[in-house]
Amino acid sequence: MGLMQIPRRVDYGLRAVIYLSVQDPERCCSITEIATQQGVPKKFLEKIIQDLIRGGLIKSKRGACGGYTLARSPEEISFYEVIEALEGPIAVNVCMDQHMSCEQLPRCSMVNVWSEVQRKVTEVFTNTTIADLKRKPCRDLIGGSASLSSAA
Amino acid sequence: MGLMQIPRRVDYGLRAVIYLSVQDPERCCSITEIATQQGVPKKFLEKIIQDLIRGGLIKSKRGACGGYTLARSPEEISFYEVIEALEGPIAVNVCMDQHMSCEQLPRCSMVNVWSEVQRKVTEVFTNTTIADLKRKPCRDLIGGSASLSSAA
DNA sequence: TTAATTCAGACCATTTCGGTAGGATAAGAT
DNA sequence: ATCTTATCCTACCGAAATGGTCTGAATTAA
Repeated sequence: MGLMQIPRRVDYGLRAVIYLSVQDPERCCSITEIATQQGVPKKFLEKIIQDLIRGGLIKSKRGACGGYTLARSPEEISFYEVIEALEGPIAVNVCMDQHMSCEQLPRCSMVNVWSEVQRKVTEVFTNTTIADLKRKPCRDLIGGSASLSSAA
Repeated sequence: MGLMQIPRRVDYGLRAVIYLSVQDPERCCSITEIATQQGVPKKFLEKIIQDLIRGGLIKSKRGACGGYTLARSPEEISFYEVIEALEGPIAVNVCMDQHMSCEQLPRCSMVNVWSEVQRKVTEVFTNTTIADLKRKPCRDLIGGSASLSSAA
C-alpha cells in the first residue's frame, strides 16, 4: 500500500539535514549524536550521510572531535537536492524499455500525464528549503493550506 | 533510480483500460487479444484485470466468447480510479510507525510537504479521464505544456 | 461434450529496502 | 609514539516487494 511512499533513506537523510540546520553551523555533530537525537539507526544513517556528502550538502571532518556540518546555509538547501542526492533524479514514469509505435499504443498519451505530475512534484520540492521547515508550526497534517510553495 | 516510478501493474492496467475504451463498448475483448495488442504478458495482465474488476472499472463475461468490457464510459473513469484499484490509495508519506514528540523532531514539518505533494498528484490524476487520453496527440514528451488538468 | 474463456491460487526468480558488521583511515590528546 | 575518537569503505544479510509463470477449476457458447 502506498503508491508514492517516501523511502526511509529520504526521511532519515532529511532529518539529519534538518537537525544540523538548527545547530551552531561551526560545531561538528557526530553520527552518534545525530542518530540518537533523531532516533535513527546509526550505521544506516552513516551510509545515508555519505551520499549527502557526495551530493555536496554536508561537510565532514575526520578524526577525534570530527563530525558533520551543513555545507551551505539552510536557505540554500532545497528538499529536492536532498532527495536527489539520496535517490537520484525524480522520475515519475514507467520504465521505457522498448519504444513502440506511437499510433497503436496509448503509451505516449500517458506520458503526458506522468510528466505533468513530475513537474508539479518537482516544483514543490525545489521551492521548499530546509530553512522553511524550521519555522513551520505543527498544524493539521492532512489537507493543509499548503502555503509552502510559491504556488504559481 | 527513480523515486516515484510507476509500477508495471499500473502501466499495464491503464493500457488495458485505454484499449477497451477505443473498442466497441458492447464487444467483449479476450485477455489474449488485449495482451497481444498491447504487448503485455498475458497471465500477468489477467491478474491485473481481476483487480480492475474488483474496483468496478471492468466487467467480465465468462465462458466461450467471453471477455472484458469497460464497466462505465471512458469519460467517467479517471486515472486515479485505475491507480487506486491497482495500488490502493495514493499515500505520499513516510511510514508513520512511531509517534514522536512534535517539538524535538522535524517530522511534523516534513509532513506538510508530503501532503502538499500528495494533494497535487491526486489532483492531476483525478482530473484526467480515460477519454481525455484518447484524443491526445503525441507531442513532445518532456516539459510539455501540461494542459491536461483544469490547473487551479 | 467440447472448446474457449475467465477465475483463483500457489509458486518463483530477481531486485529493492532497511539495516548490520568489521575494518581501514585520519586526526586530536596525552 | 600511541591511544582514543571519529569518519570512511565494503561486504553482507533477511525480509519484502516486484514482475511474472503455472496449474487447474468453473463457466458458457456452439
